[in-house]
Amino acid sequence: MRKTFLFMDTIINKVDAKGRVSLPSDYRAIVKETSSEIVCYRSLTSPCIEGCLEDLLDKLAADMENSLDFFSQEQDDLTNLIFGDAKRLPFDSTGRIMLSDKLLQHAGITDSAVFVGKGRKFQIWNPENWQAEEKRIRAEVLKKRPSLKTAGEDK
Amino acid sequence: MRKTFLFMDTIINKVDAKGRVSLPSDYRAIVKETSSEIVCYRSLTSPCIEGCLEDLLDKLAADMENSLDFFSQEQDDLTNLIFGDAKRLPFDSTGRIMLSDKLLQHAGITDSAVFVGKGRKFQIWNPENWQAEEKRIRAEVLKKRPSLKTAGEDK
DNA sequence: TTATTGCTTATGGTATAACATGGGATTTTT
DNA sequence: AAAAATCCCATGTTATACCATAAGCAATAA
Repeated sequence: MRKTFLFMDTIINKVDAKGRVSLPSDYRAIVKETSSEIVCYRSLTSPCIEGCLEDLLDKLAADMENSLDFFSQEQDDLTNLIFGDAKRLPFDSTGRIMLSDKLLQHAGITDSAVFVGKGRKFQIWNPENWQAEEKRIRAEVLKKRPSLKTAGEDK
Repeated sequence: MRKTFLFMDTIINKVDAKGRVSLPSDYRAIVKETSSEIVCYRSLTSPCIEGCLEDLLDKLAADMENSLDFFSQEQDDLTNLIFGDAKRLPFDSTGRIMLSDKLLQHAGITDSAVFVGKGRKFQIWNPENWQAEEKRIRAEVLKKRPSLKTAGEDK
């Protein structure tokens, strides 16, 4: 039995006319082993779909109950936004999930989708958009690399 | 058997002349699996109906017994209001609950209603009102994004 | 290396079950 | 008796389960 459950790698799969996509088999294995369920929602910051295990959202719900008081406005707003958008996406016997039009539109996905691992979470992108985004991120990281080095060297 | 029970997603359903609405099937599944019961009451802060499992109200009641200073007098009053207003709403064999005129009027609901997941709770809105509310929340939350990060949503 | 075999995964298509919803019948309340 | 709530049946729609084929991958044998 494995100790850690991380969404990794970048996998491109077809999306059929009904919005069905194969969840990458590695991802499915995680869902099975954790006895949890995939939950997806529109990213707040990027034109992509974001996904995670239901366990993670459950933890979030518990954290919010503890840190913010029961009737606070802030808690109200956050829970509406996050849970109002999220949806459990169980996969069928062949390993496919169904993406709603709302999700597909937000990410601009039509006939194929890219799964990008993010550790505890993952993202689903339109292939072209992801290509551009990856380029942007790589450039960003390269720019910062010197300072990263410096930070590590002078302790 | 599932580990987590979260009300999620945003579902719009028709309300017929008798005040009957289909409870979204995901919500019904939670009720069945927890052997609990849906409880609804008028939101104290918004023009909407709020609902949760009876279990949650029970936890609220227990918390109040156990901690003297956890809740202020004001919050104590609020819980009184909730318990005074709350009502169990069983659903029939086709999965519908009946919303009273009192609840419908408070939310301004006539012929259709939107269920909005909130994790441990959910809300029922008039569709137009919800659309406006969602817009408000998105703007609000994006302004406060740092605190969103703290809550664990964005790594 | 190349070919062969078998296994897992991806994908297309179809049948089936579940759901939302309208309408009516029966029961309970007042 | 009238009104309201509850139950039951019927239907169109949609999502889900299932089956079949195709495509990738790995291990093994030639």
